[in-house]
Amino acid sequence: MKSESKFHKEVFDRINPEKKERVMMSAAAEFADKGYSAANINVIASAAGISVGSLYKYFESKNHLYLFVVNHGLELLETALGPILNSNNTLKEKIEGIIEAIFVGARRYPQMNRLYNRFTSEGDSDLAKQLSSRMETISAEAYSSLIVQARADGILTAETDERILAFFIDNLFLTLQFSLSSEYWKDRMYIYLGTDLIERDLELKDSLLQFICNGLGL
Amino acid sequence: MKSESKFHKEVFDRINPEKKERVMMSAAAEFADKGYSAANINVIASAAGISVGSLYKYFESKNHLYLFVVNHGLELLETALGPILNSNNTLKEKIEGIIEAIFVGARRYPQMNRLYNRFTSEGDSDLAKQLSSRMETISAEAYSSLIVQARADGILTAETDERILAFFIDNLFLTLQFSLSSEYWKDRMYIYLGTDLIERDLELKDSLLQFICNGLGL
Amino acid sequence: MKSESKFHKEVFDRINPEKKERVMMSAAAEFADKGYSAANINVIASAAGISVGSLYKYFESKNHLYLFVVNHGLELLETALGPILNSNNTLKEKIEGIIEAIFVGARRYPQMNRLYNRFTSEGDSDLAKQLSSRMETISAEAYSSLIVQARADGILTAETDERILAFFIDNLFLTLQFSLSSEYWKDRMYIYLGTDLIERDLELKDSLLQFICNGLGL
Amino acid sequence: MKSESKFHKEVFDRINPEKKERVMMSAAAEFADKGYSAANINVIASAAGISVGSLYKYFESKNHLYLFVVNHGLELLETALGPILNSNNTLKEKIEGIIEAIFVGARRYPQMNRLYNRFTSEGDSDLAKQLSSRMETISAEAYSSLIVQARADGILTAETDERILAFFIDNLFLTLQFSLSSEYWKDRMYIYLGTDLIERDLELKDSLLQFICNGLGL
DNA sequence: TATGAATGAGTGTTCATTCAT
DNA sequence: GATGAATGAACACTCATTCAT
Repeated sequence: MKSESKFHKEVFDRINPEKKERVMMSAAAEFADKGYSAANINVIASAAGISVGSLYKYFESKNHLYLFVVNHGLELLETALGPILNSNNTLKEKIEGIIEAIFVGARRYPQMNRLYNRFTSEGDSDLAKQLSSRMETISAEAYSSLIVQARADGILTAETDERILAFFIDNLFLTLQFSLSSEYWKDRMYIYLGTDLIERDLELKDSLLQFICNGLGL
Repeated sequence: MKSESKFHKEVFDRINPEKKERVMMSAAAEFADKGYSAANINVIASAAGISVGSLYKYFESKNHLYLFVVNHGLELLETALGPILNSNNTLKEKIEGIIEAIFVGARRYPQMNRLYNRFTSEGDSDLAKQLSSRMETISAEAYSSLIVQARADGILTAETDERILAFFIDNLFLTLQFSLSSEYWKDRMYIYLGTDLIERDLELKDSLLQFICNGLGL
Repeated sequence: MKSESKFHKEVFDRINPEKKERVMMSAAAEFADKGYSAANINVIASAAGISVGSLYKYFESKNHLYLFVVNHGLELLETALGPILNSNNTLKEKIEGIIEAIFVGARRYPQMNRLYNRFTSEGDSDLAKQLSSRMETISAEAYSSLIVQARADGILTAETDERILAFFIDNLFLTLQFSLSSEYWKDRMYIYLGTDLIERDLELKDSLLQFICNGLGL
Repeated sequence: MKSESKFHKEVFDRINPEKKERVMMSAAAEFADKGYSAANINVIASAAGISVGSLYKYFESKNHLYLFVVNHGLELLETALGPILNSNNTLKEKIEGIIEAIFVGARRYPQMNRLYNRFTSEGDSDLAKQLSSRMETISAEAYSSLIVQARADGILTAETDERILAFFIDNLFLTLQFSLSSEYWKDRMYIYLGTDLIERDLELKDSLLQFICNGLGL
């Protein structure tokens, strides 16, 4: 049930895939670095090695380009999450898998993560709303149903509403994701964990897994 | 250990306190609504009922004004947290108190919260770094020492590093804070909790307290 | 003494006549609607169902296309006028015929009329001058000679220079033409005549004929 | 019953009158020369010796500036016409006065006349409609009432509806006005009258007066 | 011949900052 | 101290024109 959202013009689908990639990367980098307002369309174009004119042949406006890139980032996320959630693993294994995926994603697509972070704090623009309304639905439902299943299987004792639990867990995931990629969040993590801890990924992963399992009464 | 940061000029301390308040509120509202780049200095001035010229008598630049307001917001936060952390209550009561304070703060200073949210995703500007470096220190240490103390008292069994635990807990606090005040986070919470749940503050508070206590093995 | 002006390239004469027509109509419509500067070549091409590339194979530039279309419109006008002026009718009948032709033309080629109107107020562009210099010559001479003839026949008493009279008469014709097709002129006519009068073509025609004949002392 | 239209911002009324004049003249010249679309705001500003920023402090947009200037031109026209129409002169004398005023106006405000000419052929823009709806009302009514009065006084025998007659007369006035100021119309007049005639203002004025009087059966 | 993607100079408009009053 | 008019660099977006296929 992939999203049908189309933030780009037809032409963009027909161009050289390598160029397409360059455009997306340049745009993601610029928006992630400067935020929506401060991002410069001309910078994006020249970083992608194309003309502004072309950019506007591909996207109707700065806004559309922005939404396209954010949307693309979200799709990457969903793609990474899908297999984990749909596997036959236990709840604990799934949570472990997600944590692992967050670490991998943070290294693989650092600017997509930063971009996503910025997006969450830019609540304006009507078009942005279109995105946000469909955005978390997938993980929200996925997490919730994981918990429902676990309860049914008798492995989960917490009486709390499963949607609330899913909410807390995703909060922990999201903050981890941001902490691994965004400037401020990274600094903040350093303050908490100290510079020595930051390298010890393993301890952080285990601790989070443990914390969540405890939280769920698992 | 109050911050010595001075983001404003001397004059600003000498003007009519009521006007001072108006300037801060206007600035906070504008920055919270539009983000740093899109915020308009002239709008802030006229909303505060003063001239741009005056604003530049009080602050060196847009950047300084921004940092001043963010800093002020952070001080409000710290002020609210202090008494709770320094009380004689048990760890659980303190956590409960903080959750309560987040709810109260979200209602009392909605735009300060939104402003803080925006700030966390705007990693540019050298000056901004000055702020962030001292920002979380207080709560980081406070939370950590809470846990150290609890462990010493034998009420806390989790073996995890206390700084990691403090980090997770603050992550939950921060996401709660944003979820109660910022556009995107609010929408996201609706998706998780459903519109019916959102009104039931009590259940949310209790659940979070329970979740954290479980996480700590309390 | 047909004009030798060639505003198009050779190729344009060799293409499918139907396509040719489409190009001219699209161009006329766009130029009439938006005026020269605001008209969009790409819009014209796609409205005509051809590529921009082709359009530039047919015409050297936007300017040439514009002049071509205006020129074409003028030729249509001349074509309509010719038979009337060269008939054996009396002066009064000829004037009546022209008025009638203006009404017919306004309905048949509304955008050509609007285009002509726009052209009369766009005095820039060197190329445009080429057109205007030959433009009115035909009707100017035709009208003048009509009057000379009438005077010779003793039916016209006005002593005024025939070229001046021809000028006044054409002024009345031109304003009628514009009033029947162009936005502003139409509105203006409504203001003068009221909405009730506008439908009574007959009265307007008769009145104009009468007014001109009186003016000529006919 | 002066128009209340406000196409400029308050500030524009408070600035140095000499600067105000410069702005209006520059804008009128640019719009008259190039038409609305091709006119360049930056050119207007620098011709007026001010910054673009200032121009936008005085007017909301290019459109508003345009309408302001056109409106101003119309007011000049009305101002010139008023005394003539309200005098105690005979109908013939009034017509003579108007013709004279057109000649004077064409010399005094050539670009206002060209601007007005352009405006009549630019029927787009919603804002433009606001203007046109009130535009001709004054002269329309003034001319009509002149004729009604003349008929009442028994000096006018034509049976035609007075509004139609007023319409024809204004058509002759308008074409004269344009012919004395606008590129194309001027060229066209040369074609009709020859270069020798153009200097003989007197003959042209007398002829027009005569032609109109004849048309009215005066 | 036909196409339509690519170009990039050009334009309307905004806004942080300055400074004369 | 306070004002708010003035500045002009910067930026989103357009469109006539070219040219590789």
